[in-house]
Amino acid sequence: MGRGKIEMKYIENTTNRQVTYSKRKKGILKKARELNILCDAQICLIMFSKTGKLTEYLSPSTTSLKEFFDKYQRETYKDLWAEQYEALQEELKAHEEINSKLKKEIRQRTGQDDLSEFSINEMHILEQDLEKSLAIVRDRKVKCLEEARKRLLRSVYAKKEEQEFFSEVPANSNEGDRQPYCGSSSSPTGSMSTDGSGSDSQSSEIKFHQLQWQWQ
Amino acid sequence: MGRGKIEMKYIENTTNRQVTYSKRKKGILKKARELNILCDAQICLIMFSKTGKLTEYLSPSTTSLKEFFDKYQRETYKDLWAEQYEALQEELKAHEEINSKLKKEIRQRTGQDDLSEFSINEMHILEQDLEKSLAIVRDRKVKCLEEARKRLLRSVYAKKEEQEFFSEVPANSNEGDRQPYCGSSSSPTGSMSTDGSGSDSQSSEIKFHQLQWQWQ
DNA sequence: AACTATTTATAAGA
DNA sequence: TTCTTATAAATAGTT
Repeated sequence: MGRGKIEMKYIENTTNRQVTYSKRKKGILKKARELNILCDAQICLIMFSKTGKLTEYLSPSTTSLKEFFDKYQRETYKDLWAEQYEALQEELKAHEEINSKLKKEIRQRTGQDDLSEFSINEMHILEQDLEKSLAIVRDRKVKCLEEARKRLLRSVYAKKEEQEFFSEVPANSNEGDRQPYCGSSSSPTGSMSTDGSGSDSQSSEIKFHQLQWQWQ
Repeated sequence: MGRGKIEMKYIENTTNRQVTYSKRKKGILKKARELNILCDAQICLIMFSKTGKLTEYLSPSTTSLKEFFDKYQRETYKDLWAEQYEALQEELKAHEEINSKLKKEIRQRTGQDDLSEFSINEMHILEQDLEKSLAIVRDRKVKCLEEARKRLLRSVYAKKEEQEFFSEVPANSNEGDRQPYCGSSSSPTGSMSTDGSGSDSQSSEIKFHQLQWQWQ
């Protein structure tokens, strides 16, 4: 549009280029304004001349640049976030599934769950598993008691030796066998309760309840 | 520019407005591209139609502006999404914790885990728990076997009655007691294996391994 | 910056 | 939506 058609390539002549930039910048700004008025479109137009001069247009309804950016962001980054979010949700779902399977497993092992969906064979196997577990625990308990006894004996001997020097500390000060731990590790973890109170069946009931809240 | 001059005001007619938006949008994009080529100007043009559809043009060399946008976006939207995201992550973490506790619980119950961190009292309680569970499973197994026997007897009687009419079907056609289910439900679910093969201790070992993959 | 011949954009119609 | 075309608008080159 002009006296002659121009080739669509960079204008080498500086003066010519600057004039063209000035004219066309004015033109595109007008176009932007018109598009906003005619169609109620929201427009953000930012231009930097080759020399770095900034010219911008923001459609009036676009209260602030921030608001405009927000809108832009929402459109562009929605998908990006949604993807991450969904991935996380799927992971969570998978965890929940494993969780419920584990809970069921425990319920079945502790006899809290209905076993009606088990075949006789499966029940037989479960019974054998429990027997095996029981044997392990019993064995371990016996060994633990023996160890505790040994430790107690060592302690008594040690006290006796001490008595030979100080004859003040009573020999049974470390008696009573209360809460002897079998290993060297710190405190019991896991869902097994840690209070270590009485060992009668009443206490066992309490343990059961303490365990239950965790998988309900 | 067109068949007639149009008044510079909002186009009420929707179709008309959409057509105009489409045409002028194309026009302004062309102008932006041309301005970039002719004068090496850096241009950012973002448009939202009235219906919210986004169209944008960023001149090729406009890397920094895009970076600016991206940075701005990240900053602004981080907060908005972070809340939801973090909540989800916490939930996930909680699940993972419960999960590992449950796994430990099962390992301890099945004797796979080291019990050295247990006190004698706690081992005693675990032993009692296991005894209790074993009693439940045994009781249930006995009941199940009885029921199966009853069903078998009923079946035999039914066959005998049939024989009186047809005397063809052998009375022991439903014998063998293979895989009788105790309840009316479909197939066993949960992590307990469902193949129901042999009930010797060898098979029990296989079950154990099948169970293990689930919590490792 | 103003002018103006031309090109370009586009409004209305098909 | 797209094409057509008459016409308005933009602008290249000139003054």
